[in-house]
Amino acid sequence: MRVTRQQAEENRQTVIDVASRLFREHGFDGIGLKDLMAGAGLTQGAFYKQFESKDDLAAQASRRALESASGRWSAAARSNPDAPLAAVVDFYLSMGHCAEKTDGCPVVALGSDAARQGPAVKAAFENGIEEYLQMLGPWIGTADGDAPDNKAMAILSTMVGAVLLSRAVNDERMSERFLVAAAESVLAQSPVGGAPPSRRQ
Amino acid sequence: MRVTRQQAEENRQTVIDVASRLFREHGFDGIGLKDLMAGAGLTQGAFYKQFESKDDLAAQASRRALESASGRWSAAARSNPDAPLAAVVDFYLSMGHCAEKTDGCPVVALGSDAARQGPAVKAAFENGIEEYLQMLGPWIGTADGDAPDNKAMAILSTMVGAVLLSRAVNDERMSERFLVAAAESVLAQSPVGGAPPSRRQ
DNA sequence: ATTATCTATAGATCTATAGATAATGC
DNA sequence: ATTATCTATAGATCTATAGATAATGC
Repeated sequence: MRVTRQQAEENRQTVIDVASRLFREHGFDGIGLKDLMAGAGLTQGAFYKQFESKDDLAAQASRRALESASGRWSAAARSNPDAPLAAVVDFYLSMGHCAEKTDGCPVVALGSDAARQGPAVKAAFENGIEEYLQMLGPWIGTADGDAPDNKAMAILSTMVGAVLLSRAVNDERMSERFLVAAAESVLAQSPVGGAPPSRRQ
Repeated sequence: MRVTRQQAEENRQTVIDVASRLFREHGFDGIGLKDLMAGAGLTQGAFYKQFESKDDLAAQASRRALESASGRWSAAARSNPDAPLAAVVDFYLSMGHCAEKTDGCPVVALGSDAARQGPAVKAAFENGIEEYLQMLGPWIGTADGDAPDNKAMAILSTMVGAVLLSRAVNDERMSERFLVAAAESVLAQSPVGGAPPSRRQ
């Protein structure tokens, strides 16, 4: 029954990965330890040798989810170096992202839940949000004298809010209109979709 | 033990009111029927004579919460008829609103949860969101040729997203910066804070 | 000898139902 | 007679712990 240390560590990582997805899908209170462990091919009994509590896993899974989300942003940005903001907006404010709760942005999928959690979970969100902002900063024009931090925060708010709203309604056309309206607004607030300064019109 | 029909109806309304608050505070999955009924001074056994299921109550409580939220918006707007948008922004994007999860905007408090619920809950959110948009529309300038619907949707996204983000982090200064940045962005997108056309500069 | 995982279980809580009770409404 | 609420309970599920097991690691 005992496995190698390496295998045990791999199992731990798998549990965190699975949890980062299942928490996004069902909420922190919407899925139990049995199902979380089963998703990693383990039984519930193995849980407490690897994690202190469900809250502990929630914090680690939140960190993992936000790291994954940051990775998707930078991948999108790399895919279109001339207009990184436009590339991120294109995927973030898409019906595809709206539909994939499990792998999508954890701020949208778990933001309301995070507000009810303890400091460890909130720290994970705070760090992830800070990373979002640090990516947004350089993509945003500062020509109009507004502080870049403020602008990045407003743009992130618009993006997060639009996907949250688009997921809270039944009407698919309304969902899409939120995404389109937000994309339009975000891009209008930035010169040429986040092009680097040398190419700014 | 039996009470008058009127008293029974009042009890029903109290349960919905209490649920609209406790769901916002703890999430749909974070509070049980026993505590919801106790909040109305009743026991769990009385629940199923008044509601079909917990989901049924979730839908009715969502409707109630969103009606209450719309009421607060129109009250704020009435308090400053010359700049209704500014008045709404002033309370919505405040640290006070950020702190009062229980009575605050249900889209922020339950948006992530609503995405996991059935059509009845989502219908309640859709109607409430539609009301928000219909209030925002006339307060927003259309001088720059953008469709007013789009603009209202982008502004609502910014407001909802900012409060969601500000509640998901530990750092209070960061919370406040999200609110300030969003307020600045929203008001910059509208002439004189939502003044009626006759007074627009 | 240590330990990662397993089965089993404690004790609490959850949604929903059943039957008793006592007051209303006819 | 009807019924709104109560107490009690069924049956499932939840988090967390205990002890057994079998393989690792020294």
